Amino acid sequence: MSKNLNLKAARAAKDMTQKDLADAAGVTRQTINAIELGEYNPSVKLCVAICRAVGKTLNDLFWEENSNEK
Amino acid sequence: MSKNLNLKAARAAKDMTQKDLADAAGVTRQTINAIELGEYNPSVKLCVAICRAVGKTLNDLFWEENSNEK
DNA sequence: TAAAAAAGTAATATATACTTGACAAATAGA
DNA sequence: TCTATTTGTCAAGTATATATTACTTTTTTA
Repeated sequence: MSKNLNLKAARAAKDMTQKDLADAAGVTRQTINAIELGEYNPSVKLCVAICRAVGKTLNDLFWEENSNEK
Repeated sequence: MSKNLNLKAARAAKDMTQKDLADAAGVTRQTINAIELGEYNPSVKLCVAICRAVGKTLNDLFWEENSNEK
């Protein structure tokens, strides 16, 4: 897994801290941090919650062209 | 969680069985079945693998308008 | 209408997402 | 430069996605 810079950028564009986004998405700060760093493979429901919090779609933030593994 | 009829339809459009899709996505038939029935909250990587297998995007298959819970 | 294939279901086991709490490192603001 | 905020990290615990095996029910097809 690689870093999710799209998410980091979308969060920055909304001027939200990791804590802010975590609260909005209903998870902990550590979970958001791990997702941005590419250490977790989040559930799609969490992805949707994150997308809604930062005003983006799944394709915007989680559709990378090169990721084949499960 | 509710049924994923978009996925079921996309699979049917490709004339794939749950087993076919499972093989293409690298998971078991039961996992695909559970996802279509809305019993699992799949990882985003698995969602991407499924999307690629049926020629759809994340927004096509996993972006429901009404899903607020994590 | 019978057999075959596909889909649904269930139990047990394992891997990992996610939590909690705590602390260190980095960044930003006074 | 000092302080507060934000981010990164780690260890231990809980919840759940996914695997495996096996069986039943439904659908397809010959």
